[in-house]
Amino acid sequence: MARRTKEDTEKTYHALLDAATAIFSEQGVSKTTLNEIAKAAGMTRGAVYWHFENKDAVIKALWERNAGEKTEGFIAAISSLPSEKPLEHFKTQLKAILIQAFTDPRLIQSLRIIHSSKEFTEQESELQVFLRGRRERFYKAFAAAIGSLQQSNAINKSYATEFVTNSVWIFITGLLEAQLHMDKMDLLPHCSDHIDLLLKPFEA
Amino acid sequence: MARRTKEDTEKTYHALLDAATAIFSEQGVSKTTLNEIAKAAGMTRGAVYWHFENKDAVIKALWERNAGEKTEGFIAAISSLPSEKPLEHFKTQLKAILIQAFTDPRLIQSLRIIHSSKEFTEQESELQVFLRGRRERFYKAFAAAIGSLQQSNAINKSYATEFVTNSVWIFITGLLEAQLHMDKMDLLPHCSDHIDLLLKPFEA
DNA sequence: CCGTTTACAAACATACATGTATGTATAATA
DNA sequence: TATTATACATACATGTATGTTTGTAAACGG
Repeated sequence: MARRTKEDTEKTYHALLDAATAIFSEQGVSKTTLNEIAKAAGMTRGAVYWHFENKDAVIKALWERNAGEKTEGFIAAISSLPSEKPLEHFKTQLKAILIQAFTDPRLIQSLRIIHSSKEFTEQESELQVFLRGRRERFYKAFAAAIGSLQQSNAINKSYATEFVTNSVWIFITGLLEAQLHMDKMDLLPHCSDHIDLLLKPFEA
Repeated sequence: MARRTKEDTEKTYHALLDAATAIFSEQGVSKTTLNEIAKAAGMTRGAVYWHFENKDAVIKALWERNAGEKTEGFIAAISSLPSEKPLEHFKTQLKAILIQAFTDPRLIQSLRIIHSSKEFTEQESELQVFLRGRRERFYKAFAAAIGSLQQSNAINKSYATEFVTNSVWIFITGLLEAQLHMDKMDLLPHCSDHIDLLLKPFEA
């Protein structure tokens, strides 16, 4: 094929990421080849290797494109809680992003993909380092928010911050995991109730 | 090599499963080859293919050997709750198996392995069907136990059984997932506290 | 004691994904 | 307009996992 205009180039880039998002999430990462992705985007592997270094780079790129802003927005939102009704604000944000995670197809697919890329390996790949970094960013944001909520007496100080943070973390993790792997379980309708109940014991 | 006695055969079988357990859990399933497993057990791929049909069959076998009895025991234990203090019994069993899941190396490794084999694929493999079956067995056992606890008024009837079951399921799932993926997070010490807090809102 | 089956090892045949190198038409650009 | 860099396609070289087949020494059954 011939060289395309810059807009065409952008289009192929996104077409590749779209195809990767769809196929990775359907077939699993390790079982799909870069050729399948290229073909699904109407390209060849040449295009893939032009835009990305390898399969891991594709995953990293699609995560940032599909979920980057949303997760960063959430982190920002819980990083600066308002002084009036901070707990309500925290809950609202949490519910909002979970509902997104359960309804936005792109986000769902991306979660499946990074979940499927979490395989352990002695030599941690660059992708795994990246994903672990994201997890830690999330965890620290939660910890900071919980600490702030305790400072402002919105939640009980008698529990260690780490304990509360872990409680929340465990629940979020489990919620996503359950939703991804138990098809019959549609947690969206009662998602909000679960969050309320989760935080209730800690409220001041 | 030559033919061995029946005990030797059993030994190779277990040596293969031991090696598979160790290597799969360290390197991830998709990135380890049957040859690595065979070599680690002092054998060749011939031995692997003699004892197992393929990689999936190895995983299935190692799960049943490493975790089969334990999980079945747990399911049996929560399936018949005593009439006196059933909730205490349920909690005790739950804590016991979680502590096992956090301390027994074999169980930890096996959990990592099946977690790493959960990649989606349009055509569900036989292994995936098997694993899904196990999950559903677990879920149903939980649901039955929760229902029974509600019948005996040990936990509040005002919550739907499914809601409580999902709450527990989500928490267990999250607990295991968090423990497996966040090295820095050692949840064992406060595991019991988490369970207590999880069930507190539902107690009658 | 001998034939048969067992429990593997070794060799082979196949497939296939990856990475890389090369070719090339065209858009950008000077 | 001539040149260069771009955005791929194509071809190739390589590695490597898998499944299968064949060989074989010893254990087991008769």
